Amino acid sequence: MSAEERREDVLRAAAAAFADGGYQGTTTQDVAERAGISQPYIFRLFSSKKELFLAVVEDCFKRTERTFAKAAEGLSGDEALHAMGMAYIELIRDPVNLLVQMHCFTAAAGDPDIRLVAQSGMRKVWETASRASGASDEALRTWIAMGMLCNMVAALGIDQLDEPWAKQIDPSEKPGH
Amino acid sequence: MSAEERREDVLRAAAAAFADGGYQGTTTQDVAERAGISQPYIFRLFSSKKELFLAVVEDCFKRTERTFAKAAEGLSGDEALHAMGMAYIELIRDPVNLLVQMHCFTAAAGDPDIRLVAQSGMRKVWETASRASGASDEALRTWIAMGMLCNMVAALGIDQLDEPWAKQIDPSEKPGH
DNA sequence: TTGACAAGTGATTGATCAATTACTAACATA
DNA sequence: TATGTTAGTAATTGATCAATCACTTGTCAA
Repeated sequence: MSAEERREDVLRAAAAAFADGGYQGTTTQDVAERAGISQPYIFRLFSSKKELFLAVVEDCFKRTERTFAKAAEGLSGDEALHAMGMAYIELIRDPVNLLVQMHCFTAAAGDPDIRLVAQSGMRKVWETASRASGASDEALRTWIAMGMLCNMVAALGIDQLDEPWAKQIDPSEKPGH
Repeated sequence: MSAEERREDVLRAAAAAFADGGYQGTTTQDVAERAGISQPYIFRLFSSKKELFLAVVEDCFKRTERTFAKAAEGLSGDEALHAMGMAYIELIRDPVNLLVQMHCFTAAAGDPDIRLVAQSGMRKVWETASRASGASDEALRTWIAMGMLCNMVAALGIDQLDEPWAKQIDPSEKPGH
């Protein structure tokens, strides 16, 4: 297998691993096993564990950007915002997308390198959504806030609780925003 | 020093340590040094690292609850919601409160024990805010979503960027919600 | 056929970690 | 003064981790 193909395999395996364990809680051994290669070979493809994590994070932000751009195609204003919202709910139904993003947020607080990548990723996502929808800052802010609430609800499994407060807090229960 | 006093010291030290490193990224040695005691003595006061973390998380949720209840005293409806919002922005200006909560969210995704404590904490916070404000589910949902957005913005240091998009996304820039 | 390069692994290293054990010192009470 | 209790530590343990190094195998061109 070519190094380039193998790199993408490792990237996928690492995304799943980091989603489960976070940056600190994931071992390069775990990534290697998921990718079906030896642990030292990770370091031929990525110079360090952190660089691997950053590559996973960048990939995740790019996927989010693409998802938004595609969902808003041909739409504008509230319609575009709503379409992107539904696309986001669908996107984070894959725990990998959800958890890589959330682990990125918390890891960013304690690591300047990760923080820079996270800031840049969020800026691009914001600008993509802003350009695609043309919505006001306030509407955009509320919309992205709903996304952050969806993250928390999904991470805590609140969306799988059969309790009144859980239905009330979960934005994806009433997808009309 | 009595064991009870020492326990509270360790709890404070652990909150600061876990805020910096997260659950996996914090060592009991680090907590011990911050508390000024030996590492084994941690395990006299808490039966395991996880139980220490859970105690820190519960403490953090209780502080949030108290903050909301106090801020909404004598108010109701939108006024109560607004007062609690301002109190929350003030609360998470202390990185410990912000980051313990966020690390709790991500750790909850990968650990059932932490998830239970996090769910219970969020439920109590939701019910406190609901009871204090009497606001509609939708208003409450938007309000708590803004809180989650504040978390992300603060964790990534976006509130300290001097860029247009940063001012636009940050809810604490326009605290009127 | 040889030689060079790319893909990939086994073995190891030095550091670090949560948790246990066995111990000491101070203080109280009878 | 003897005895029990509480606060606290030094030393250690077995496991684990990121990263390095030395090595092997396969492939393709000259």
